[in-house]
Amino acid sequence: MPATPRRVTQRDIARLAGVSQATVSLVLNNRADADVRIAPETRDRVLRAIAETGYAADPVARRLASRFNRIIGVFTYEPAFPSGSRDFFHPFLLGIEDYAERVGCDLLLFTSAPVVDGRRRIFHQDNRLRLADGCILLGREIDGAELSRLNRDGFPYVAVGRRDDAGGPVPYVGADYATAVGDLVGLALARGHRRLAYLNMGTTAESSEDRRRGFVASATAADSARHLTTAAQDAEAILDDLLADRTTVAFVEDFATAVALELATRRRGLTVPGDLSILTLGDPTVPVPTDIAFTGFRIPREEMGRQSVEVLTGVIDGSADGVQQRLLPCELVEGDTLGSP
Amino acid sequence: MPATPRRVTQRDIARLAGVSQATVSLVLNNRADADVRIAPETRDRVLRAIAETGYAADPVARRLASRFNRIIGVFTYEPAFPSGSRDFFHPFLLGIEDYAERVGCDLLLFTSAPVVDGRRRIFHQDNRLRLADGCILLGREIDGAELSRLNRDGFPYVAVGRRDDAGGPVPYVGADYATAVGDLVGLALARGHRRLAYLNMGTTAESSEDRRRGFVASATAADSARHLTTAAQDAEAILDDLLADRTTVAFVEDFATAVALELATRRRGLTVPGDLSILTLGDPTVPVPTDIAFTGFRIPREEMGRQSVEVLTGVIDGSADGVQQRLLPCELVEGDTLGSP
DNA sequence: GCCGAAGACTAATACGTATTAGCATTCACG
DNA sequence: CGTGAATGCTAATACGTATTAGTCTTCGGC
Repeated sequence: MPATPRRVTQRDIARLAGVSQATVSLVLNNRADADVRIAPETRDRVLRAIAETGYAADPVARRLASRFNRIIGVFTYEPAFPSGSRDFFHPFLLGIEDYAERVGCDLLLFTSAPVVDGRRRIFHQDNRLRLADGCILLGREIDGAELSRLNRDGFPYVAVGRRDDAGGPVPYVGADYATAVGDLVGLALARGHRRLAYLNMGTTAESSEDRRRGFVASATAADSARHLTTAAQDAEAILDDLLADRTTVAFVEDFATAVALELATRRRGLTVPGDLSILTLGDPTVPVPTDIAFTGFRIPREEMGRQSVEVLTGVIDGSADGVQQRLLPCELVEGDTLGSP
Repeated sequence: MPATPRRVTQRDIARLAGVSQATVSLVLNNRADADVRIAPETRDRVLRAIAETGYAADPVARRLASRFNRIIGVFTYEPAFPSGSRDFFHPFLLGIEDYAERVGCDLLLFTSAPVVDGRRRIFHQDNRLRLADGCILLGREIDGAELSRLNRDGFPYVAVGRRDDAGGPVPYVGADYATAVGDLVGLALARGHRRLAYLNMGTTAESSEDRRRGFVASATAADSARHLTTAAQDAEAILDDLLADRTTVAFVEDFATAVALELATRRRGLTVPGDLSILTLGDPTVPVPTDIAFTGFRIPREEMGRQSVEVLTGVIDGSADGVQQRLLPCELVEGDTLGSP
């Protein structure tokens, strides 16, 4: 058995059909410009030879010669198929795959990117980004320096989730957290709540920032709108604090914290939303077992995935004009955890 | 702003360092063979130029020139991130990603493959398989004709799950269903069961075949070992049949059927495993809500994914000798659904 | 019968890298 | 000081495709 039977090339087809390699290429690409014509019988001969041999163009050579690959890179700062946050990331990938399939692109997962300091790096020794025509960045926190580098290099990319400027505006498809949180605040005010508390996770990611901004912008009307940082605090302590301040509704950034808080409230013989309303600000990022139907909103993750591919293809083929930044609306979810004070 | 600032190439580096393009390539590849030497100072000059410009080799050109890409293709007959069977496929992908990362390979998902007759096709118009060095095939049913074609083309591939020959032996990493089912039969016999029934789904996939084979091989000792095809039958009818035959233990191929059967049994006022033992033969392929801890076995999916990459890389670089076929043992799960008759 | 214009192709080259044969130059040694 | 070997590098070419400039036929029209 020969090690590698050498693949069929255009040259082989050309020889079989008695034409030049260039002709084969022209036939394959269906070129019919004014200055390029192929006689129907010649075309047929070539096509027949192709069918006989089962020839398939080498996508690599094609990419080198022309400009594009029809490969979309997907860079995930965490593993793409994580066990922990898989339920959170999954919808993005689903949307990405869906749209990629629709536009006939393959997806390249940069699993080769090495992990340094607990995080994958886009740029490293043997950078392979250019294998793809462009790249989708997926991840809770994205390194600003790497974004800058992408901008400088002029490499087409799109971030999933809003990002601050990094050596220039960053193309993104994000969720409009500010508006969503603002709407929730409006809802709470309409129900008569006046003492609101915002429980943040203490991270500086843009997604957190946007939520906080939305809260602040809409909550100024309330008698009391407070910020608490909950990271590393236990639910009991948080609850004490809320009750002491006569808070009637808590906006909880971290889903797991919301679950813990609800549990703590019940354990103390109080009810949700009777004694305290609890609102969540997006889907859980790590699996948290709960039967509670929280009032809050849903991040349009699948649609974000889809549109990120759409935006990226636009950037790649240059059909997109200007900086591409989209914020998609979140869907409000009426659960059982918002009552009246 | 220039549309595309033209990427930095080895030629640019060469000019900067005052050497030839070939030298740059040699430095980059750290070549230090007997007949290739670069003076340390030259090497330094080149490396400095590379650092200055932020040069990164174009993987496409590299692939064209040399042999390999460090790209592993993943062909899923269903969408890679399915909503329905995601929980079933996920572990395979997890293992694949894990091992790919370890060996520094990227993963290419062939989302561009068009769906014909409700199933994706590997071979089609604009075949892009060759972008990858080799390919992992994932899917419940894989088209034999396409496997034959892969064999004929000599394209490196591995199937996840055992496959019958297709124009030659098929490299695979599968689960040893026959042994696992055989062990379950042994367990049932040891507990005193003598009237066993095997409920199959009516599919012809190899994975189903193997399970049946395992049952038949080990169940011949029993007084009564029957086969029933359950596809399109409701659980009530199946239960009637089992009870009429005084069956004491049912081996159920399809997880959902097992759940339905258990429910039907309880509804009739009988108990599992008191009146009927129910054994499952692998993890659910579609999400089925149930709290029952079935006795059965677990498919080593993550490990199958990992080893499929391992096998594939061996096939690609030629270090694997002979046909690569592996069957991994399944882990028996002692649940609550096997009793004594 | 000559000219211009289609028409149907091919030769040549580019894409960016890897590899190999081979060319200078220096060096060791008898 | 002449010879062979070692050293350090470059020229040339291959990889398979896409594109463009250009060549060689026809053929219509006058």
